[in-house]
Amino acid sequence: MRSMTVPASVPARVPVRTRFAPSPTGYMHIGGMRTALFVWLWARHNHGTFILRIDDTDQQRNVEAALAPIFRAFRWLGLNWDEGPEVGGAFGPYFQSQRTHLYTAAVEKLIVEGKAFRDYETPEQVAVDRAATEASKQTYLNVRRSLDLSAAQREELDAAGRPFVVRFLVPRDQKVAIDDAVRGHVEWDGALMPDPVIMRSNGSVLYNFATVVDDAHMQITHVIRAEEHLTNTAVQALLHQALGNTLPVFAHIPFITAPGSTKKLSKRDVEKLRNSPQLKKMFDRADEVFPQLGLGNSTTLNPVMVEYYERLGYLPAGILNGLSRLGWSLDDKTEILSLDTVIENFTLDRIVKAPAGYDTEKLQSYQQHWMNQLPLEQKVAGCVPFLQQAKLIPEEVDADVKAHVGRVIAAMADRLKVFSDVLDFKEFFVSDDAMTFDEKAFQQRIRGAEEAPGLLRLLRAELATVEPFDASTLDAFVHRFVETQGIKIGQIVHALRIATTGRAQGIGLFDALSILGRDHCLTRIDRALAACGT
RNA sequence: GCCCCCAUCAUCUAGAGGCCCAGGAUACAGGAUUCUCAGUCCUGAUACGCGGGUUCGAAUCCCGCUGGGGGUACCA
Repeated sequence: MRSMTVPASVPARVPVRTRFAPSPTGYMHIGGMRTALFVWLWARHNHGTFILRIDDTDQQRNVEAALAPIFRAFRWLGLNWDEGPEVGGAFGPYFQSQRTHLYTAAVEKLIVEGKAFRDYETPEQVAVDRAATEASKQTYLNVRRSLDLSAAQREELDAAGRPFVVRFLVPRDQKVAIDDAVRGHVEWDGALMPDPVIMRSNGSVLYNFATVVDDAHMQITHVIRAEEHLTNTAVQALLHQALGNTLPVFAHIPFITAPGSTKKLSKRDVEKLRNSPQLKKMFDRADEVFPQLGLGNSTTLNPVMVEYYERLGYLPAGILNGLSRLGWSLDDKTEILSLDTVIENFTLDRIVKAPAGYDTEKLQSYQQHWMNQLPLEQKVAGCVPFLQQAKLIPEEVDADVKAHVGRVIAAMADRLKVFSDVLDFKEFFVSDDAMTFDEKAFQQRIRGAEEAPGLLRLLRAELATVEPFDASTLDAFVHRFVETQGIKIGQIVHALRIATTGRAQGIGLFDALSILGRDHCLTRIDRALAACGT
């Protein structure tokens, strides 16, 4: 065997060019987003170029609609692309469906040079060959019968309209090796590789081939993609060699697995894992929030989709922090990372080799951190659209409404983890009549608690005259009340909270009272007392 | 079947021969604080898959095993 090896990956050339090539599936996968982020990061770290290329060789009808969520996700997270759809660039078009002339030319070139051949084998024959090798525990290699055809025979077949595919002729006496930036040296034996089909009988080209042509044409320096493509790389490296291209640097990053699983996170998996402890929370939240926003439920938007997070009011900073830490780390301590910090420190050699489990709990904690960093005005700005969408505040937000929202959010403090959490505090946005009492809590602490209604009535009378009606005054007032009555604070505080807000837990009680204002508090207490039948 | 990849706490990870009877974070448990919840602050439990080497010394290097995963398409 000749031990000719494809030249090892070239050292990084100065102008780094990376690409992400999604297919228009109608949603942006969170795992794909993580891959895209790494690709983007490497370009930004090197002050290079990040290219978005649309892999639409499937020829779907509605590419545009299927693409919208993908662009939306990139824009939401702030991952801009330097070349690609809508922004153009010198190496376009950026839709593979519009690049067929490049592919056919490359196929022609390979055929002419004897590096690819028309294969007239019928699918049935191929299946028979395959079954035979499998039975003998051998690696399947296609039988190159079409190579023995004479020119005359070939003409005859063509005249008869016999369909053919084009196969790349794998040099079976050669080994292929790459020096993967995250995996190191990986090697395959050409003798064990079947000749891959590069062009279908209908004339369209296959992914593996289109990628090679495009990566070369677009002068991609670093092919960063998920691990599942590692095996493809053998063929692609050979193809690059045959086409006379410089081999890009490959970096195969681990894929992310479904929470509590060792398998690749896929849309279908998630449906199956709907009841896993971690994901159940995510699904339940979707079912709780999305209907209020008129966005369907967890069937329409689930946690594998980037849009799920956007629509729930996660922060790009939180998602980006979480995604960055999935298979990459800065050092042994730093967990909280801004995008700028990641850009500055992102290197391929710090990418972990093992698959990373998608940890939504940890994502949550990053999100929490970044939400807490936000100044009040930004929290308000983030929450307002959710309140509007849920029709809890008017379309026109005047200064009063804004101030009211501000007070609620300030009082919520770190109870606000994602913007849509504000919807859990409806009691501050609905009319006194529309507010609902939590039945269980009401029963336990008001109707069923002997002293409660009486105490509430007493307190209500005094509440009518407390001045000023602000949190600290109310705080002092209630404590005084407790003392005078000779009761424990717990005997009145719970009843008061439930009477005025309808719920057993929430923001600080005195904040709640002062935000609601005296009139609403009194009306609500009256409602509660009436509901006791006293 | 064949080819390839991977292997540290429940999870994300640090660790590139002595700094490690393994560090951080999340989650979990207990305690403190408070009107509830959330948070915060302490405290705690939990990991180098197994077996051989190499070495004065191995989580770190080598081999084997086991386990997990990916690819094996006229899918991407």
